[in-house]
Amino acid sequence: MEKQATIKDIAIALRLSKSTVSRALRDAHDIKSETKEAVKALAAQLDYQPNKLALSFLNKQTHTIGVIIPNLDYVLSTMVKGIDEVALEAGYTVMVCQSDESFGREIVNTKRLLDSLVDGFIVSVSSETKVFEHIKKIQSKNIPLVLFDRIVSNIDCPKVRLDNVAGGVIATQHLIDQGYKRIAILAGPENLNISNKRMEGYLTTLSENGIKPDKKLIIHCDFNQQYAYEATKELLAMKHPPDSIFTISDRMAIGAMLAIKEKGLRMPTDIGLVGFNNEPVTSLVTPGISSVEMYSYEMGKATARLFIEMLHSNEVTVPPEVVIKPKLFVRESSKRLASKK
Amino acid sequence: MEKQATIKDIAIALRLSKSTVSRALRDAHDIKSETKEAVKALAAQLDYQPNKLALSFLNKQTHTIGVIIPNLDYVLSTMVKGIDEVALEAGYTVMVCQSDESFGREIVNTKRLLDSLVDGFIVSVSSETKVFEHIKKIQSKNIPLVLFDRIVSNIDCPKVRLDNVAGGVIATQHLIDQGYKRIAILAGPENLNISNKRMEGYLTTLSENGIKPDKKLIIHCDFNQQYAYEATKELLAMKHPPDSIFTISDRMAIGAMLAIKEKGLRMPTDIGLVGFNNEPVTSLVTPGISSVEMYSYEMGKATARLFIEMLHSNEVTVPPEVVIKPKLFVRESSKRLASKK
DNA sequence: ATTTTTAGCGGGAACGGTACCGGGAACGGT
DNA sequence: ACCGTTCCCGGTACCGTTCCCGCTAAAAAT
Repeated sequence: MEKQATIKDIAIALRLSKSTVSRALRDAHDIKSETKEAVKALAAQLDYQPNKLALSFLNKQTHTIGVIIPNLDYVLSTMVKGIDEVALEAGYTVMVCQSDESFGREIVNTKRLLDSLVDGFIVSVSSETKVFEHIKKIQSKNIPLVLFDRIVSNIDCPKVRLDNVAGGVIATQHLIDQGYKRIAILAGPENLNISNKRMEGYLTTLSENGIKPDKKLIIHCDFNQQYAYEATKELLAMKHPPDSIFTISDRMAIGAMLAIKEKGLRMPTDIGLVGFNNEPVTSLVTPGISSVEMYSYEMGKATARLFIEMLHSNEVTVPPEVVIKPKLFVRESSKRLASKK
Repeated sequence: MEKQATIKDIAIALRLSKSTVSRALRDAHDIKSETKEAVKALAAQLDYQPNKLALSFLNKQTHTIGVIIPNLDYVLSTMVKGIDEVALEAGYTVMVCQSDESFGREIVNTKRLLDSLVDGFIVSVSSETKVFEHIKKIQSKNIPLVLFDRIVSNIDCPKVRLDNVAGGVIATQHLIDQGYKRIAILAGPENLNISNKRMEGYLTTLSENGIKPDKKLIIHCDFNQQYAYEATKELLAMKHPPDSIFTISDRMAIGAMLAIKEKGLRMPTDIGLVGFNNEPVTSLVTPGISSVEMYSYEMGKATARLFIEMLHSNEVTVPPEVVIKPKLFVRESSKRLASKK
């Protein structure tokens, strides 16, 4: 129990060579069944465990996946849970690093994981990230890479993402169907892909319904409850305030809700509200907030599966892109018409 | 970019020996400044990175911390964030494994991390875990171990925990101060330390205030919203129902709240409610739920700091136990008396 | 009876890096 | 002129495992 037994210890004790012991333990060729049994018996007795470090060193693989995420909020925790689940099954352990939405931290994390020699990367970029040299460095070393959720369009690799445009469409169409006409959107930072895609869905849906987008109703703010709260206050103070708001996250929806309540407005009568992510909190607040479900857990699992698949296939194939379809869960914050139940 | 440059490559190119190159790169003694410069220049040019795997293999340390947690809920995510923060600072990377509240998974995770040869463990046990052989195995190999949050009293190692008794006391005392007399408690599984400690605080506070505990008001149920909902329904259906409920988690408080609302009772007038963890959701629901803050982020950081300290000190010291003091945040669900503002 | 095969095992190299020891050269002091 | 020191560098071992090659002896084939 002091020192881990090694293959050498077994070899000496049994007057065999290291090679023979190694073969015996691996059920390899060229080994007499008696010797094999003897070796295995002693190995069990000494509680022999092969030294993973030596193996990793030899094979140049660590059976470890580096996961870089911007934070550990509800959505990403759930995704990590899915990743962890599949990875464990496949014999991999994950190293989770949070960039904390900071570009600098993301780079540090990448470096760290790179020289920890992880077998590959699963990355969701931070909202601050605008250049991608660190990501390209991963690729230039031929290390498998999968992007998920917050993907980057001009990086060529397998990706798992939500159909964010569709998410924007179903949320906006729902508000229109409920009779709302001046629909505002609380979007995220301007360079954030998922935000822009959801907004794209919002814009096209407006157009298709003959509504002309109003720039004053399009607000970019941080992915954050407080900012959303303040942005909503400003929206409601306008001369022609919106009659409904679509926020691209539930945390922002909560912020909007607080501002709406403070103003004394009622949902869904005076104003409609639709959020994104379908976090549990949306069904706990009063009124319940309609929200777009993005199936985080499944997305995490899909990501890990795609990653494992990528590791095991040596052929260079066209990078696939797994797209998850979102679904709207309607609650009181936007259900104005009794017709649609 | 095909192959990582090694120390040998530099040595050959410069007609030096591996040893010399190694010394030059490490600014070691016995090295002429010219050779040092030459080596460093070539190293930079070849983008030389020392092979961490070889180093780990040599030094028998991986600069990796194995973290085992029951899940990734709000509290534990926040703690992990704190751990990650401190670990990164100290040059360590964390491997997070979720046991998913399953004893079996916890054992698998332990094995995995053990033969990944992590430098140490930071563990919070699952609610299912009743025997601790896997934990003791870690100790028998002289691998540093810190327990946090869900600690185990009969394991002798450094621990970081909340003063759970105090948490139970301040919650219960608050309810008594607000004039509640029949106080129920929704506790967790019976073998869960944190649950029992919070209940201990509950019981002693009742006694000190001359209230005799009623067994019917003490409910053990899973750490789960749904169970809490059902347990509360049963409580409210009693002949002498409680006039207030203390739940040992906010998720359970939410479950209780739903049952209370369904019954048509009002908080805080008809019934009082206090939760635990002070999750953001407590201030978002209506009415806001009073809750005991446990400073998860600080707790995570404290845990990691204690762990690092432990790694760096070779002396065998008496295991310290860091105890975090909780604080009650009063909201509408229990603020019955105007006197206390 | 001689050659060829085959089973079973040992010896060494290799992976990338560091530590330790040793040794030559230059230099200083006596 | 001799010895001791210091400066620089090289050689080798080692970490634990696998892999490749080669060896021996017995079994099989000719």
